[in-house]
Amino acid sequence: MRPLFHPSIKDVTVEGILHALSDPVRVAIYAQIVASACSQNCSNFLKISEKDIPKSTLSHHFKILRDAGLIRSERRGVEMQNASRCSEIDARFPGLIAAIIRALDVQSKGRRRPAKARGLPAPRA
Amino acid sequence: MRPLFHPSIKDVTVEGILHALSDPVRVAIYAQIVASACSQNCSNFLKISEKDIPKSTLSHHFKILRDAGLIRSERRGVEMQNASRCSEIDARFPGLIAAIIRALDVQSKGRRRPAKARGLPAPRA
DNA sequence: TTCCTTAGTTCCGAATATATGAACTATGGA
DNA sequence: TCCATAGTTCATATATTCGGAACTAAGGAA
Repeated sequence: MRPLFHPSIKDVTVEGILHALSDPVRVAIYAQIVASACSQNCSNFLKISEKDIPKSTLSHHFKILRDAGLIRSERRGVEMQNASRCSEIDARFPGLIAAIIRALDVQSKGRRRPAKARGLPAPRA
Repeated sequence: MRPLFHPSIKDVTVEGILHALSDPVRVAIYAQIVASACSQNCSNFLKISEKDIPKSTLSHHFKILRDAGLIRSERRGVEMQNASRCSEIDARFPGLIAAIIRALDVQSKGRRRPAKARGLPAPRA
């Protein structure tokens, strides 16, 4: 199995990031990875949407997030550990990820009860 | 010809915005509309990319920007005037559009000489 | 070792989305 | 009325995405 590709941060594009996050399932996965302190394996997300996501589709979503430079995946034993590349992205495009996560939060609050804090890291500054 | 559809601001989604702006041509069009004080007609953008964009494709891109809630288009005589819905979007998702435009600016500066001002109209406000 | 289980990836065909030439519509002007 | 201009719509070729089936890689048990 060929090793996983991770783009250099300088090759990361805004369009690529926006494309990766323009899918509801992927943006939900990404938001959860960003929000959690520790790495997440892929199978944690089989039930992130209404209906179960087939694992081939999930694998495809993770590949797109990886190729966009949003996450870093490495095998840890039999699982894959997925961590966000937030700080790298933020160094290159300051505030971009935070603004998107905040917008998602606004959107989900509009749909549900107005949970005040949901375990998200505070926006820098 | 059926009248153009513009979503209510409350129906605008983050995913829709990100999808609309995940295409290099569309995001370039949108950035230019945001940057300009006055409305822009569609044909201004026939040459926004390396090669000329067919007008049916351009029409399609404008439709996607419209459907995402990013722009408002209205016929003025024989042309279409396209204006950004920036302030509405910003009221709903504060800072989102600004962060994306800033990221694009960082990206384009990285690709070219670091000219401080590049003839773009100053951001409003 | 060999076999089993778990976690993901890859392959490939089906479903969906995008791009574009051609035809059409709407408006303004000669 | 006829023409030119600016966009839209239609039809279809191309490209992406989805998802089942087969495959790969690692760990554990015996």
